[in-house]
Amino acid sequence: MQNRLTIKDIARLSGVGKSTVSRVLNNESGVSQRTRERVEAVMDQNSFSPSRSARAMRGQSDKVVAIIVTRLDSLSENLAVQTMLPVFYEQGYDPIMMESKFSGKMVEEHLGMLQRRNIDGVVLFGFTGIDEATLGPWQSSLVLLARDAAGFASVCYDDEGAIITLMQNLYDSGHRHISYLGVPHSDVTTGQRRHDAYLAFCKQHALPVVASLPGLSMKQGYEQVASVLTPQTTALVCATDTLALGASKYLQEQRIDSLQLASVGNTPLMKFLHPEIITVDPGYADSGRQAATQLIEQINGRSEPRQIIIPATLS
Amino acid sequence: MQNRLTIKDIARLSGVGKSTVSRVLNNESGVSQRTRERVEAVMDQNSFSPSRSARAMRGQSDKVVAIIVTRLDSLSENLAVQTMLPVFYEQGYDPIMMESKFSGKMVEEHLGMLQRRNIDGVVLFGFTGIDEATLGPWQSSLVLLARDAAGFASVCYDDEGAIITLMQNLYDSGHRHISYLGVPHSDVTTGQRRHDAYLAFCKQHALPVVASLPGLSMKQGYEQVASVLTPQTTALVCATDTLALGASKYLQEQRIDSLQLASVGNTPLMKFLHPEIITVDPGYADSGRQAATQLIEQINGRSEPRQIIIPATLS
DNA sequence: CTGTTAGCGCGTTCAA
DNA sequence: TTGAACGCGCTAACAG
Repeated sequence: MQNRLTIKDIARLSGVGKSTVSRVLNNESGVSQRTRERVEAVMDQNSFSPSRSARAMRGQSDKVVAIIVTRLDSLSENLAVQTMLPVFYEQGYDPIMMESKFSGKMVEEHLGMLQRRNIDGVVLFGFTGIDEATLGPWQSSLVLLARDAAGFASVCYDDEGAIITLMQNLYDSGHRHISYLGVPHSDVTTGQRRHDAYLAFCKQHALPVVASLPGLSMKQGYEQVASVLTPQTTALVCATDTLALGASKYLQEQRIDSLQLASVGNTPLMKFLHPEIITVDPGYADSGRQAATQLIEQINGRSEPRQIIIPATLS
Repeated sequence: MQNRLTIKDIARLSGVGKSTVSRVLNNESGVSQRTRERVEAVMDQNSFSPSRSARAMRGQSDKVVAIIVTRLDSLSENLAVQTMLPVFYEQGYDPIMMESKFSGKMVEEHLGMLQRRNIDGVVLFGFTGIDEATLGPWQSSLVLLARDAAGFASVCYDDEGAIITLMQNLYDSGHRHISYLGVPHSDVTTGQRRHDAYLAFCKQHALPVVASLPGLSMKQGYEQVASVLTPQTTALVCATDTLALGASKYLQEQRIDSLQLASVGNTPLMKFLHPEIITVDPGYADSGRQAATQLIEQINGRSEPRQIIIPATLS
């Protein structure tokens, strides 16, 4: 790169001292209006921008954050990431991306890198198997997504509300035999909470319970859907849209089209392939925005870690 | 963060001068074996790692690269990104992600940010509408993916080879009426080159040409597939798996199952939903690895910009 | 082979 | 309200 100019140059060009330029740069008080304007003029006249590394070295922040997704090709996480990127850019933060692949060990490694790198903050997409102890040092500069943990900021989906919304909707349409395809309880949010909500609804309305919790892959939905179908079944609720995709494939192959499907998750792919499926949007887009905003506020010391719950909406 | 130690501390602790520590750090010659070992011992005894910002300021590189994808939720680009991340990590580079959304203007903005940020290099997923002029300053530190441009390093897919492979495969299975669903020529690679390959094959083997070039969305595949079906048609080649997904949905709805589908693209989603479709893998995974490797070599001055073509393989 | 010295671009005193 | 001087952690040029 060509030798860019420094605050020294700006100072010389506008006939002031370095520190005055520094003050203008950081919007500090104690500079006369006239001087400030003059310096600012020179600055954008030469489209000056201060060296990030130099500021970083002076203890200021580097303005870099990390986003650790479980998988780059997760449809839902993509939606969240898409909304947080603009927030970060706008505030001058560079987001670096990492993939955990649901491995606690990878998360540890990545966090290690980030710590050495002296990064400002992290958005971590949670999953079962994260050791909360390893997150310790990040308590004040980490936002957990889709999972919560004591003492950490988090943005969660309303698992219970999402399932209840679906169930109520089906119930109101006259369905009385609603099966459930979900995720094992080892996954607290997507697994246990959603399943519990299903069970609670069934109990409250005296509906028969027919459920299976195979996992969260399409393949598992495909293979296990048969096990929750009884002759009376008229509707099926899936804990995730991925499971629903797997289930539909099976139903399509078996030419079963009398079943009303419903699922949590509102990805474009799903909407296109199966518009007939009733879905609730857990608020992926919102969650990204909120997580980014919360993280920035924490970094700036304008907010304590807090837990945010995104409301689910029928879509 | 807590106050970490500096080379000065390491120097003191191991009883040498700062510059000796610096030399050891950078694997420079001119340090006796004994001294080197002693310093290294002290270093990892205190798990020392040098301040990146300080090195960056000293003209060294910051070790940050950017990956500009068209869309975060592109299935194919995801595959490529997944393989390049590990390469970057391994070499100590932090990859920051950006999304262009197929907008030349966004690319410009992003590159502007990156230039101010004094970044080391960029992997740019190409698309129609990128103004090559704006890429000028990056000539030596940019790798273009899925597109080529004179003077720039690029990693491209073998568009022609991919289509020919599919066509030949279908031809060998006895198909003589093969339709084509593709992308307009405004897109040079996915659009023109693949279509041209189809036309060439048809001409060479005296096959009838039935083609339409609606675009690259699923919806367009869904809506346009009917227009390329004749009573004689026994096979359909799609330029991308996204188009193929759209087409299959239509065919499924119409209960047409006598048609052999084939497409370029080998994403897991496709493999699961439609294993019956013949696909060629354009080498997404390879392309990511190669792009990352090439970029790093360029940054280190160990390679000139060069054009790499990834071979397509039947999968 | 090794230590000393001098900056890099910026923020932060401290006088003026 | 301003500027001069100093130091951050590191590399580079120069002595020894």
